[in-house]
Amino acid sequence: MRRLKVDYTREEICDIIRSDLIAGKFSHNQPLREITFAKRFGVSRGPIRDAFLKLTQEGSLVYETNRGVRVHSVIADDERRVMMNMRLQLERYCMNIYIDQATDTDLHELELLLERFKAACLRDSLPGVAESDLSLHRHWVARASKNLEPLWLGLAVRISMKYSRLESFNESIEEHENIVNAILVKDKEGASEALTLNII
Amino acid sequence: MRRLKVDYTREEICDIIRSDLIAGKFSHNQPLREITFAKRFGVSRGPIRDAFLKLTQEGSLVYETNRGVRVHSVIADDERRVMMNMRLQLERYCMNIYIDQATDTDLHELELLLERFKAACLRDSLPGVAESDLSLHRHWVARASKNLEPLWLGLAVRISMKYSRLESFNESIEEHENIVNAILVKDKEGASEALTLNII
DNA sequence: CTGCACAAAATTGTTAACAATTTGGTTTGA
DNA sequence: TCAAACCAAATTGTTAACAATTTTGTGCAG
Repeated sequence: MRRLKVDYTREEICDIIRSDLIAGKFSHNQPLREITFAKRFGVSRGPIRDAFLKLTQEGSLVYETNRGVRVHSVIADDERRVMMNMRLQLERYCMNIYIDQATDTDLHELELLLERFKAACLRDSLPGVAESDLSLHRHWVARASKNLEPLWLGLAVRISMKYSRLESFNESIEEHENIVNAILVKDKEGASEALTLNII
Repeated sequence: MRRLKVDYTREEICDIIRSDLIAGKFSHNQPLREITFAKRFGVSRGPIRDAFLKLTQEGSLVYETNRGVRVHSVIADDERRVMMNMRLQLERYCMNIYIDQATDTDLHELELLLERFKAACLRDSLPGVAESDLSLHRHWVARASKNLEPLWLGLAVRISMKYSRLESFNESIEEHENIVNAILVKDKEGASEALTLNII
């Protein structure tokens, strides 16, 4: 349990719990208690409720009245397929926008995010890989559309939660390098293809 | 401002505000104040915050730190197109499941919802049409998958918010009748086509 | 030993008070 | 006149206490 800062914002709390969920730190259907997280982050239950509610809406937690939240159960394969298609559709659209609009600063940040991802893969750190993978994809989505970002986030988190445990990191590095390289030379077609291979 | 019941659950509060949003009772970018809704529903600010947060995550409200929420601005046409495609993909999948699994009770409820929708159209009541349209579609989505329902809801609400003001109700009745009739005879292909015509 | 009733503990739901921040208007000084 | 500083009002953020609900454990009757 990390407790680095004194004050967390609601957004930060939400992001931290989310990456723990993606990294598989909790088991499916495990209930999460407000008081536990309140102590961990050194805040009262209010902000924790907010974060839980947000993650519930995103789809990674399940909420039941008077019974709190629990980690979502494993998603069925056919639903997962539908969500992957939706995510792909959404992310391809965002990537095209990103390629058109990205500034040099953006592209520099993109390269940094790729390096961070590769480092996590080489360290063989599952939490690190999960988190940096999400950050990398989130980068071009967020730049392309603040409107679509929350929608994408819900899909991406939900999809990641099952298979994150058994990926081969090496081919994952190559897949992401292909995406980023295509973006850098503004090859929309290539980026789209590389993305498809990565997600499906 | 309706205030019928004494105690509202968070879910109910959320649903009521959502239908107001779809019905266009608030203007774009209008800020919504916690205290206003707290008084309206006769509760404290806590549950209202919860509802606001949920609607923010769904995408109909926008939240800014220390500045509260405001109604989302109009969505751009190309983003709207992407969302409509995603919604269509999702809803078609759900409809196939629904056709396979629906019980007689379900189908009876379906017909009731259609009647309610038609009545609202004939009354020419925009809030009524918006609400019953959403309820009708939500019916088959919710029955098909509790997992996908929140995702669908966010898409549907967001999409409805722009054009709900200028629809022709008559052709809308026919479109929905076509969908429901196809469902009743378990014609997946036909239902899918009718749905496509309705959404796009 | 099992099932039921009932109390105790744990947990979530709600509220009101207070703290921190933003907003709007007024004064002040050049 | 204009702009900066400042104060007051409005609003959101956080907390702790209490209420309501669910869960857990215990004793008792059969």
